[in-house]
Amino acid sequence: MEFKQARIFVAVAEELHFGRAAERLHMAQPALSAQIKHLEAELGLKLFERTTRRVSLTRAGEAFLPEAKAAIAQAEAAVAAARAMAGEHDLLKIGGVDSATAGLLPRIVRRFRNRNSAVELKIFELLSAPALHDLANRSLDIGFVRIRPKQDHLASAFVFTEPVVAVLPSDHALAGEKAVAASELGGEPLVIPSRSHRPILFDVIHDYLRGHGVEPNIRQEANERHMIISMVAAGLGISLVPEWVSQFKRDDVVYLPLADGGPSVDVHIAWRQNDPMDVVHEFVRCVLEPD
Amino acid sequence: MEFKQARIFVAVAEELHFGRAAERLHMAQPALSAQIKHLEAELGLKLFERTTRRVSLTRAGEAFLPEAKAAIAQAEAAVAAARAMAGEHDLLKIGGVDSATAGLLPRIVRRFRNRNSAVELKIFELLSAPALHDLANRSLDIGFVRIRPKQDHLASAFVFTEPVVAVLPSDHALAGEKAVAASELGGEPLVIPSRSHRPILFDVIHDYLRGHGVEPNIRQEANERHMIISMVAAGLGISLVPEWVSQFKRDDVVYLPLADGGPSVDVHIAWRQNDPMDVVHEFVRCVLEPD
DNA sequence: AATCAATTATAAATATTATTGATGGCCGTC
DNA sequence: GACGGCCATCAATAATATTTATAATTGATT
Repeated sequence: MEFKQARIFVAVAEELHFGRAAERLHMAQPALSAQIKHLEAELGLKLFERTTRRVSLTRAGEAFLPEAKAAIAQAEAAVAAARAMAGEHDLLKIGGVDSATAGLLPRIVRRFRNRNSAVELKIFELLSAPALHDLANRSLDIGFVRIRPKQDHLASAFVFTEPVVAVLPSDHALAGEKAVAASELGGEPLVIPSRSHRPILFDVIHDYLRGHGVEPNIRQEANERHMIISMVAAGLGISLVPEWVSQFKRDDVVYLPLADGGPSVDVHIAWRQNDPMDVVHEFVRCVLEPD
Repeated sequence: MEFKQARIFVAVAEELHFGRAAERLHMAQPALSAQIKHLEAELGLKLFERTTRRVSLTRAGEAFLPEAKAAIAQAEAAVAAARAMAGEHDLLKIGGVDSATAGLLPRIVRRFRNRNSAVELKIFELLSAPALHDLANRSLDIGFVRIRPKQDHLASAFVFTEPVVAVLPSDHALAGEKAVAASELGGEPLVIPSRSHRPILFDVIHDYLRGHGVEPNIRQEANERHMIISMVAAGLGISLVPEWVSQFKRDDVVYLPLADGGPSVDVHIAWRQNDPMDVVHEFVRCVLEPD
C-alpha cells in the first residue's frame, strides 16, 4: 500500500462519494477510482460496495479505515519528528511585484494561514525579472510577476488583471473629472519609472499614449511608487499607475480611471514546476481558487 | 512521503550503505539514491551525512527512523486488519509441467515457506498451454512452462534446463550400457506422448532422432508418465523422457543418458507482469535466486 | 603526492505508472 | 420509462521511476 492510496481511501470512506473525494483531493475522479482499484487488487478484497447510486464500506473497508488513518498519522508524525529535530519548519518565501504583494497578498495570506498555521511566510517585494531569477535560484518559492516565465521548469498561472489609472495633483484642471482620456493628457508632463526598472508598465503606458496619437512627454523618471506620488503631489507632472496604487489616498492627489479603454497590467503566479514542498502547491491552489 | 520512500529510508538507515540497501530491496542503487534525494527534498533537510566512504544518519534522520518504521508497521497492520476482516489470506496458485512441480517445486516451496509462512500455496499439475491460459485467466498466479508466453502482459524467466534421457526395459540389450546414442535406437519401437499433448517434447525427440538419421518408429502413444514407464517396463518399446522422470526408479526399467549430445528441455516461470499481489513477485524472486 | 578500490552521484534512455478528459452504462427516482 | 447523477472504462498524455553506464569523490595505501 502506498501513502497516496491510503489518503485516497480515507477521503472516499469519509465522503462515501468518489466525485467529492476526488474534488477534496484536487484530482480527477477516474484517477481516484483507479487508485482504489489498485489498492483493492493488492489487498485481494473489495473495500467499497458501490453502485452508481450508493457507496458504502465493506466490512474489510471498515476495519481498514481506522488503521489506514493511523498509518497516515504515523507517517505525518515521522515527517514532523524529522523536521523538529532539524529545527526546521516550513518556510515559504513569497515575492513579487507590488500589485500582488501589497494589493492581493494580505487577503490570500489570511486564507492560507487559516488552513495551514504551521507555515511561516516571508514576503519580499521584487520586480518580475529578479523574482523569476530568485525562483530559479530557490531564493524564492512563489513569485508574483507581470511576465510569464519561459523557463520550462517554472510553472505559472494567471491571477488577475488590473487597469492602469491616472494620478493627478488635486489642483490640476482635470482633477474634477470622472475620468480622463489619452487625448486630454497630450503634452502633460509625466512622472514614470524608467524602462529598465519597470519594462511592462513603461511599454504599456507608451503604447497606450502613442496609440491615441499622444507623444509621451517624460518630465521625470522615478522608480519608487511613493516618490512618484509625491512628485505628482508636488505638481511636477501626472502619472499612470496600476489601480492598486490608489489605495494610497492623499489629499493632494486624485486617481482617475482612463476613459478610452486604458491599458491593463496582469499578474501571474509562478513556482517551480515540481517543487517537492507540498505547501508550495497548496499555496498556489489557495491563490487560484475562486474567491 | 510515500511508504516506498520510507521503506527505502529504513533499508539505508539499517545498512548504512546505499548499495547493500538497494540489493536488499531488489532495486538498482541509483533508483534508491534518487528516492532518498526526493524524500530529503520534500522534508527540506538531509537525512544522511554521506561521502563515498561513509554513510551516517543525521540527527533528523535518527529522529525519523523509528517513526518511519512505525509508519510502515502501521500500514502493514492496516492491510492485515482488512484481510483479517475479509477472512482472506494470501493464496498463491502455482501450476505447471511435471518437471517443475514434481522436480523443482518441493525445494522452492520449502525456501518460500521459511520466509513467508502466512501464504497458502496450491499446486496444480498442468501442461504448458493450459497453464498459460489459466495464468491469463487468473486461475493461476505462477506457471512453470516449457514454452515462453508471447502475451505481453505475461512476464517470464528461464529457470532451468534438463537433459532428455532414454528409458529401456531392464532386459533390453542396451540396458547394461553407460549411455546410448541415437544411432543405437534405430528401429527401436517408441512409446511417447502424442504431439498434441506434449508438443515440445514430441518435437524435441523427433528432431533429435532425425538429426541423427534415425526415423522415429512410434509403436504406441501414451500421455501419462506412469503409463509410459509401465509400457516400457512391459517391453512394448523404449522411451525418451526428461531426466527428472528417472526419480521413479523401478527394477524393470533403466534410465540411460544420451551419449551424442541429446536434447534438453527448458522450464520457464511465468506470471502476470504487473500482478498486484506482492507475494507473486516474492515467489518469483525465490525461484530465480541462485542456489 | 599519486594511485587504487570502493562507493555515491549523475546522465540518458527506457519503462512504468498515474492522470486527464471524454464517454458509456447503470441505478434509482419522478 | 425517461432522466439525471455517478462510477467505470478508454485512449491519450504526462509524470515518475528505473536501469545501465559512467563520472566523480573519498580515504586508504604505496
